[in-house]
Amino acid sequence: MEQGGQSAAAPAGDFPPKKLARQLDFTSAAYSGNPALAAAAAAVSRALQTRPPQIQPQTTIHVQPQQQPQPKPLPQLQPKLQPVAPQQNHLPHVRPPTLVQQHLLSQPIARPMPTVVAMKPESPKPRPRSMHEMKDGTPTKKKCCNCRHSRCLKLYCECFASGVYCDGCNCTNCFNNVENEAARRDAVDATLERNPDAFRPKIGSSPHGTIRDNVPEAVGELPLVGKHNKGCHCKKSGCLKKYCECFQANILCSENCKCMDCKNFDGSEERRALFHGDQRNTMYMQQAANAAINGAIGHAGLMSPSNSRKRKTSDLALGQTIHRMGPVPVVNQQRNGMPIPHSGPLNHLTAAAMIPSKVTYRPLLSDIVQNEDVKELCKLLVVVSGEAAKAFAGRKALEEKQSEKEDQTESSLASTKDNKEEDSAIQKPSADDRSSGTHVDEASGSDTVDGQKADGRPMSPSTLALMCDEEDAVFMESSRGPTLVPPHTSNFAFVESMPEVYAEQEKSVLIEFRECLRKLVTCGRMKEERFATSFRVETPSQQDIPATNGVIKPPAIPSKAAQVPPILRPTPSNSTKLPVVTSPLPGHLDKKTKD
DNA sequence: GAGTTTGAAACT
DNA sequence: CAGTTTCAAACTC
Ligand SMILES: [Zn+2]
Ligand SMILES: [Zn+2]
Ligand SMILES: [Zn+2]
Ligand SMILES: [Zn+2]
Ligand SMILES: [Zn+2]
Ligand SMILES: [Zn+2]
Repeated sequence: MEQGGQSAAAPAGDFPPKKLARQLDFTSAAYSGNPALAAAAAAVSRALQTRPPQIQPQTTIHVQPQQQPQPKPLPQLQPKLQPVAPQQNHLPHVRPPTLVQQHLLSQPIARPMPTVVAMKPESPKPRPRSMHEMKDGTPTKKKCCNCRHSRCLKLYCECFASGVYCDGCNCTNCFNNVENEAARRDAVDATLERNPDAFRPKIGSSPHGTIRDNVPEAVGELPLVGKHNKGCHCKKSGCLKKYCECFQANILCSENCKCMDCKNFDGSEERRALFHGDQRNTMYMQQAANAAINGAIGHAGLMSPSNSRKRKTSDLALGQTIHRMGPVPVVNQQRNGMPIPHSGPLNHLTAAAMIPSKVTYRPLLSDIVQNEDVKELCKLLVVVSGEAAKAFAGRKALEEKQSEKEDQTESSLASTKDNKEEDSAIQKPSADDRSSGTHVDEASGSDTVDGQKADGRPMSPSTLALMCDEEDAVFMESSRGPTLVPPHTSNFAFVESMPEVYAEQEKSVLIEFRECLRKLVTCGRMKEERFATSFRVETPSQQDIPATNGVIKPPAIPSKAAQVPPILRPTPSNSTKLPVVTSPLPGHLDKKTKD
């Protein structure tokens, strides 16, 4: 939420790097006696909970005004209702209502807490003095609109559009206030006349709609749900900037959009690149966006960034490009033309989280799993895999120490090497980004066709699968030619003669992964729970611990939770968020994984 | 902070 | 409805 952060000029992505709160321990029994495992597990554990309990979107998402055949609420129908003076939010709450529906248009609602409206519409609250500066230094910029020529009586004005009075805005000649209620009302009427839906939310609920079953896939679902009712009409932003309403709302462009050269669709590499920037580095992301927009990534990068700007003119001159209209869903495929085996759900989990736009809709777990976490997870799994191999080798050695020699030597050798590598990988997180990526690259790309790494390290199919995603992450690996060996080939050969070791490894990896998923689910549940409870428990004194970087953070209820308007409260039908709670993994896993 | 770019909203 | 203008935010420098 800080995101909404009216924070002044901060361009996208000001994320107070809050440190997490509670820890899910991955360090359970399993790792006892194994430092490597424990370490990796800890890392993952840490990573998984790094995300602050951000509240927000879920709350708003359940609103689906237009879906309902409900008669449109004529604002003027309730003459008695008085507008509530907008109050300043203490917290950098998301720009509340912009895209959120408001049933009571005619009366602006209090900015932060439409709550009041919901409860006592007739009594305009004088708006409790709420904000000054947050003690934690957050200036809480009271920045709202800066209108100058619209008198804040047109939809140009965000305040007006949101159905709130201006308060603390920088607008000039503002009529969007109690004093000018009459004028404001007229304006509302006029606006409605122009467009009856003017004050209704622009973002409809997910097209995917009913998420009934515990379909595992549902979890990782598209990062973004909902769609813009009218769609955007972007021409030059590639829908990857906040100029685009879709992007701003953190949703994908839909068939409603009439944008040109849209890059805001699922599977868009440009978009993915953007997200891979990993919120910590704003610059990076912006660059990614720019690059994406001018085709540096998507195409051959023919155009240098410097060109992009002057393009305006030249574009007309030689811009014979046939612009695609609307989002073009692209078949998943790698640069080298190989179909991505499966872009795991984990990848998607991370995507929705970044945009600090005014109103965002994101799934419960969106803040929990991040790119880093995925990497950590991969590391962990690799370690687990190695461990399994080692164990297997050891066991086998014991069983038949005298008979075989070739097999034994091979596997043991492999395992040792494996281990060594894992360790170093874990201890060198700094370079992990690239190193792991390149590693993988080598592994699958160079001269290895059988899943055997150049240096002799064997990779199980599961590992390969896992690594595939990571490889994908290293999008800048441009230099690498199309020489990559199609994975299926190697995988296939693999399966054919897959030694028992691999089975063992796979088993371990899957088990571990399942564990992680469970933790994740638990995490989500807790978050959800906190959510629900936080509405009952009013925490008057919100002490925002800046959370330097330590793991301070008691299980306390996030102060912000209290701010979420009841009407937006997450519906009890919470279950939709985590469909898979009960059976995180498909049964086939269980077939052998018992011990 | 000033200046530019952008696409929705308003207008014709 | 399409084309143009107006507007304030997003973005850049
Ligand atoms: Zn305004
Ligand atoms: Zn305002
Ligand atoms: Zn105003
Ligand atoms: Zn767009
Ligand atoms: Zn769009
Ligand atoms: Zn688009």
